[in-house]
Amino acid sequence: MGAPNDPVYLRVLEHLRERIRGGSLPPGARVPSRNAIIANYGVGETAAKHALQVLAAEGLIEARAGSGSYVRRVPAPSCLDHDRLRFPGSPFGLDEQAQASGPGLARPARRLAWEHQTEQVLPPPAIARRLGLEPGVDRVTSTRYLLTADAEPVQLATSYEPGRLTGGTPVAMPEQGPLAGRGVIERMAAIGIRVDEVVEEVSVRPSLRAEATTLGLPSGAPVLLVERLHLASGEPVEAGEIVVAAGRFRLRYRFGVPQGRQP
Amino acid sequence: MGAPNDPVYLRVLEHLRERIRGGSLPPGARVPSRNAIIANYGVGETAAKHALQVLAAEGLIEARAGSGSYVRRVPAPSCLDHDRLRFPGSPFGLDEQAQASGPGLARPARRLAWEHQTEQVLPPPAIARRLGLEPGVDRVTSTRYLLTADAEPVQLATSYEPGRLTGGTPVAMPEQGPLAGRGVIERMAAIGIRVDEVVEEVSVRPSLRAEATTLGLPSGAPVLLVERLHLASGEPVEAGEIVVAAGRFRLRYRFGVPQGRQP
DNA sequence: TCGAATTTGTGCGTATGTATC
DNA sequence: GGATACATACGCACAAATTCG
Repeated sequence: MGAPNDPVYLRVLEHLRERIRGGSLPPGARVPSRNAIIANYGVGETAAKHALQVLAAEGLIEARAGSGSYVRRVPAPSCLDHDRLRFPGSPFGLDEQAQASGPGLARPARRLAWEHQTEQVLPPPAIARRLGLEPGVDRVTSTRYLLTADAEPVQLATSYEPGRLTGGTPVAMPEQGPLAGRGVIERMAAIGIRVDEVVEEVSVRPSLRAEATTLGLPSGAPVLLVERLHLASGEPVEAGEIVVAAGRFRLRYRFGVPQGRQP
Repeated sequence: MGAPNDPVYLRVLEHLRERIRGGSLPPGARVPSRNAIIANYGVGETAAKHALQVLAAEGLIEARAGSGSYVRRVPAPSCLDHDRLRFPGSPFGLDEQAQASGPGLARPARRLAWEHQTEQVLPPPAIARRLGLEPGVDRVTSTRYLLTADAEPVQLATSYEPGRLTGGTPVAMPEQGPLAGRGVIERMAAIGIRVDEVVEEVSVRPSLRAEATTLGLPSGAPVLLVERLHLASGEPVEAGEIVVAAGRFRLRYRFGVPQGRQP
């Protein structure tokens, strides 16, 4: 490993990466400083700088000016749980699970809180297309949510429902009325719409400036994007976008297996 | 936007980002070169270099030495489809869907091929823990898969099954015998094990060197990692790891909603 | 076919500002 | 206040790949 022809900074980068993965540099540990790298590896300042920069961009270390660079604490002890077995109609199909998977790591449950804000708007073109609406004509009920755990921002979500479906009904405002906070499926059922299919697409992209600010991330850090669609008889009745910091969380999907299908 | 106190390179970076997002620099277009940026924005070489570097790290542009930097073509036209409605027992719960979502974009289906390789090994500690095995003692059947589409590497997967369960049975080798390629659930059913639950955890991390090489990615580019577990009556019977390039694919999950649960 | 110009990748040194300890 | 460390910034140099006359 480490061909002699490799760029100098790669030698440093990969050695540090291995030490982090292997545990020789445990989470929270201080990574060698720029000057230490220059001395220890016999490289120039540029190479040392570049190696640390890349590690930071990858989310493996966190640099604090004046102090040093530190190995990021475990990438994802937190799990956003999508459990269709237990919560077929949960608000966003994503619930935080406080328990850690490792033994003896059970942390106290965190205090969760939702902020939300609903308005009637013309949907962005991408949403209009997903909902099968005419762009620039049909209006939607848009609700923006911010989930915080212990006052720390965790999850950003936006839900869009065609005004044509819920307008004038008791469930027009997702977070008001008798079914506030009960989730799309229950609310739709209350007005006679049977949601029978949910599709979620998971992708990764660099965070937008606004998202990074709201979630307390460095601008451009990767986020997990879940684009969700609720369908009733093939007709889209709700579209949602969920954004979480990719480095801090993982998504857990859980399925039951229908029995009696294999002959 | 663009506070006068902002770092110089951020001005360049954000201007280019906006032009890319806004379409003024469409996919495939050439991004201004280092020298062009120096001239147009009146900044130094370092700032120009840094801005391009960050855009490349975010996956928005692709730099070709000697030629220039170009806006990356659409981030994720390809969809790895996990469709529990239609394929409850598909080999990896992930099937490629050739059709694009946009209208008129139906591309010809791609030729898919699996390579695989099975061996008996002591599992890595993380896998042993997930399977509830004693580390360093119990052996597993490990099968490595590489999925290619039109000879282009797409998906890397590793499956682990406790030797204790399948050893000596007709389905000990996943890709041999009567049920080759039929998936975990069917194969387990053949030896009397009823898989009744599947858990998948989705996370993002920088690619390891080996993965990057196999998948044809720049080292450290983000990958989507799916850690899967098949369970029978709460007992883990198979663990799998699936790795795909985060920038090139998205995962699609599809669920049916059980009816008659809302009173 | 060759060579010149361009562009990125990598590398060096140096300097200033600012946060932390 | 002083030492340390990172962030940003300038400039210069060379190698390798690409493009094009």
